[in-house]
Amino acid sequence: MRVRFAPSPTGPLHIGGVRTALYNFLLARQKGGQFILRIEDTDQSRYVPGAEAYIIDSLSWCGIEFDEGPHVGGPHAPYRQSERKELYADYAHLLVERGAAYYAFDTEQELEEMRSRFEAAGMVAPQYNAVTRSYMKNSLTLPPDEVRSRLRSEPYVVRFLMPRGREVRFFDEIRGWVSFHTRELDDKVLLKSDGMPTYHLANVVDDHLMGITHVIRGEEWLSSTPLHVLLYEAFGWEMPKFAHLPLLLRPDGGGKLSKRDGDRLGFPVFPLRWQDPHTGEVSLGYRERGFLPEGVINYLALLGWHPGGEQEVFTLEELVARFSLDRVSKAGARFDYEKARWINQQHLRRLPVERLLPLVRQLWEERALPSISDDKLSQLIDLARERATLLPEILEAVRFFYMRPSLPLPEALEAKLNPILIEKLPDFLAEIRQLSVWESAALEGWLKEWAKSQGMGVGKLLPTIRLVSTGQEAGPSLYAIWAVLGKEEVERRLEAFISVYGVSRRV
RNA sequence: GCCCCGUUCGUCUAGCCCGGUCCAGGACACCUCUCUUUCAAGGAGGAAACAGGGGUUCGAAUCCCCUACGGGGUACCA
Repeated sequence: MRVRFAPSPTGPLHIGGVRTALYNFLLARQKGGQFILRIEDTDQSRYVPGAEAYIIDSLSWCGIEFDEGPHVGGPHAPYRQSERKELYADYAHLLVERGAAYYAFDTEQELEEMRSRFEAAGMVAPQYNAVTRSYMKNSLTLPPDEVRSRLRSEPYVVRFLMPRGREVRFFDEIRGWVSFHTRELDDKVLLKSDGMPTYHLANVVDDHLMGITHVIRGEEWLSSTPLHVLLYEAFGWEMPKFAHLPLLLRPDGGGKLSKRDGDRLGFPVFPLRWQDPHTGEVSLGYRERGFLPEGVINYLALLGWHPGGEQEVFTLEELVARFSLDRVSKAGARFDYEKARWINQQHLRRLPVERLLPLVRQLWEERALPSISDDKLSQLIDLARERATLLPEILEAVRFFYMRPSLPLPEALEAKLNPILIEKLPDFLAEIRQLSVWESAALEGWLKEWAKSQGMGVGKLLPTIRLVSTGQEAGPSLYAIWAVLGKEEVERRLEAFISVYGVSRRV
């Protein structure tokens, strides 16, 4: 099996593209086949610098790597269509020789005129086809001499000669048999006047030359598949299998998700940060939001595909093992950001701390927080991950560690202090100084004992001690917090608190 | 407009191919309760859907037809 992902570098890759790449990748890995990246940059006017690197980087972040491509090479190089330009012209001329295509010399104005003329005559959407081509300037209507001289002196395109009265049927791996009648199809341009091929020609030629066995792409290509089928036929080449994936729909109104949706939707549509080279506009990606690649991939896999069982959290390896085209759904899927977050949370909780450590450390350093050992940071991650959905929330949850409570406390929090306990704080501190074991479970035991000795339930004093120790009213287990803070720091915070609230500020 | 594809809880979906086991299952989100020092997480429960209409059949979410709606395509863009 050989599959490919063939984006055009017209901007950042959005999550729909990532999903298409993912499905291809999953299948290739599962079947031990190859996964190829081909850059379809045949429209020089839409070329965006940096887009190709962005596509590779984004997929690589997701754990999706290619076996062949412009960045890694391969037996079918080059993998950029702009670098294969001459090739397509040869194949286009071959089709003309075989009578499956023809040359056309119409200018843009002439095409427009034709369309408005036929529209005025009552045709709804005039196409360059069996009926209209006889009115146009092409090698079918012009005398051979004129064609030859125009070919030498004028720009021209090569158009596919759409056969009349044929039913084109093909099998789609997801949808089953699909059929079109050639009467609905037009004479598509195969080779543009600048010598570049259109998608249709380049795609078919390259898929054949590169030995692609399965074409897995978005549903927006379903309508042009009959053309592709006819092209394979005209070349006399064996056709790959086709699978058209349901589209990712916008969560709000209608239409498919597009690059322009940016972060206007309230959630990222790009995997990585992207800065538009023309406008300078910056869009943040899933990575910057604090998603794990594991989470993004998992959610995307489930958008339009269902494994059958009840399991929803999968690693890449599990996805590779279980993915199959026949469990891909036919209807478009709306992106659900909340569910994406939930899936990410599940991964955040399951991944080994070592995997999270470098990611959190990077955030830690970006915020210029005080230096910390791997061991300490791992402890903090363990404390915080259970209450985080996105990576940066881990930092928020352990704020107590790098920020001492600011005293006096805000009034709203002061109101929650237990006045009886405040008075006993000096005694409490004195007892703590006597402690020799400083470890979560032991602290819990000791604290409960102490509460009992004071004739209080531990529930009566814990909220206050939490406030004293962290300045916050919610967070991880207080015993665990004490354990990571260390005895000295806890004593220090108690001292600070007592000095502010000890005598003068009765609450 | 025309062509193609689609349509199960708000969302992602199971079930559909091979009619009965489906007064339709799971998950996210929502609500209630529970656990708990707190916030989460966890546990228990709740509300929530077969687009509509015709057929076929003893019986249809499942098969057929029509309609409606949604999406895609209709470029010298991919």
